[in-house]
Amino acid sequence: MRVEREKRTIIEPKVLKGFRDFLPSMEIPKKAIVNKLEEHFSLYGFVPIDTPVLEYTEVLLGKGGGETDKQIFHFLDNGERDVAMRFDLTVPFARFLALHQNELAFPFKRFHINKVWRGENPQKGRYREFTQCDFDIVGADNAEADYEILAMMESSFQVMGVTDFKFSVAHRGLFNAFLTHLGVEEKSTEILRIVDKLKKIGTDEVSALLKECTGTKEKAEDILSYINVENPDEPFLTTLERLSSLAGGEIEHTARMKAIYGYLSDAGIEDHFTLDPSITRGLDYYTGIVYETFLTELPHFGSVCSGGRYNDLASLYTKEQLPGVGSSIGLDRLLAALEELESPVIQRASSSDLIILCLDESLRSWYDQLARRFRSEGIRTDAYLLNKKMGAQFKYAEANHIPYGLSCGTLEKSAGKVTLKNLKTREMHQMISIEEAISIIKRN
RNA sequence: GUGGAAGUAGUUCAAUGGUAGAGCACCAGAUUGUGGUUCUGGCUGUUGCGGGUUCGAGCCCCGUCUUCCACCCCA
Repeated sequence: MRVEREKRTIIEPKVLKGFRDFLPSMEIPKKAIVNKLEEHFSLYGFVPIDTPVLEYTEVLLGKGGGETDKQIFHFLDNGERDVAMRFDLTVPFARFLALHQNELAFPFKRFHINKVWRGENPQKGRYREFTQCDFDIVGADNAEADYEILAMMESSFQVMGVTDFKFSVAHRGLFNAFLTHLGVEEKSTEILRIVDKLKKIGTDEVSALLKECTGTKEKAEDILSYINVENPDEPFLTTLERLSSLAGGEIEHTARMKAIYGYLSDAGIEDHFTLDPSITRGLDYYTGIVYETFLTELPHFGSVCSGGRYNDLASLYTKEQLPGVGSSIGLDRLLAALEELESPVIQRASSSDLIILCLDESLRSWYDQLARRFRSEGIRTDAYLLNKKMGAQFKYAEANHIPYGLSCGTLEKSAGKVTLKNLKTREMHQMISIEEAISIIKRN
């Protein structure tokens, strides 16, 4: 038997580049965050949907192709169909809308939390397989819908326990109006990409690239003056007025942004939002407001939550016009950032709230009854399964970050009491009632 | 996909081309109706993988994989 085992070839237990295993220390906080977000989205009346991992390649790539840009995983399936793995949740959602619009009530508000795949070169916070948390509103092209998405972004970060973040907001439509006013609208895609690099390569580099792109120094400077906020503390509405006049007194988009900002102010959350005209978003389907989210202490990680308004995304698949606005949280990037920040969101992850220690093997049945009682109170309770020394049991509890231990023997059983120990402070609550123990655990 | 840097025990790091080591962690034992100290013993490595040069390679050379960084793009 043993000889046979040693002879057998061992397959190297490797995983693909950019793909990862999740150990409990990461999967527990990830699951906890997902659960909180799902509950939170539901509070706003959003409903969950799901779509297939695989789609026809033509469905995901749209008309323009651009396969190399999207770095999509695609292949022929066993029936020779040209298939691809979804690289985001928005494009499959557009397909979903076109297919099911008769079965949906609009405005349709959905959320979708699942994995997506991109064949990019991985880096820290950038993976080939990662989870997106999308939430979108379709069928409402107004400031109220735009605001609701922004408000949900803000409250979602609060719910996740993330504190140091900033939302950078801009308006693609307003920027396009400005470019038209300048007479360079045919170069807009290229200009957007250059502008997007401002924070990374600096003003001088961007200026040089813009000059090259537009052909004149004046236009490059005009664009720079539009995107470059000299005064970072300039009030939102002042910046907006400035952009509006630069765009030739544009009215429609300015009014929309004003209305959105009004709602943010009324809700008292406007401080989290900055009007940053250098935010453009590379994706060309955006038509209105766009936004990115940066963690104050780790701006180089990139955006952890981005999105915007797209008023004709579904037009690839249907003649019906379905205006949408939405946002997507990059959960894996966010978790990587929180890990680097040694955030309590990750470090506090525990497998359970209470462990029932085994002092006396003959009391197993009673331990089980205690466990059932605590579980019925919604307390995650782990009954230690082995008959080991206390030291080993405490080590197990510590490794799993379990805050409380119940250490009970025949004394407690005959008295109808329990002894609860705070495993961190090592404080003992001896001979207390089960109800007292429950309230102590719940208080924490 | 292109360019650059790095890969040694679970982890942090050593080792002039000459027997691969240390701390922490881990496991076992002693003591204990209760683990942070102490003591004793122990384990962990095909030096990422595959070739080459050499009497001899963790070290030099080539390839490959992975990670990290930049480009690109983005969550």
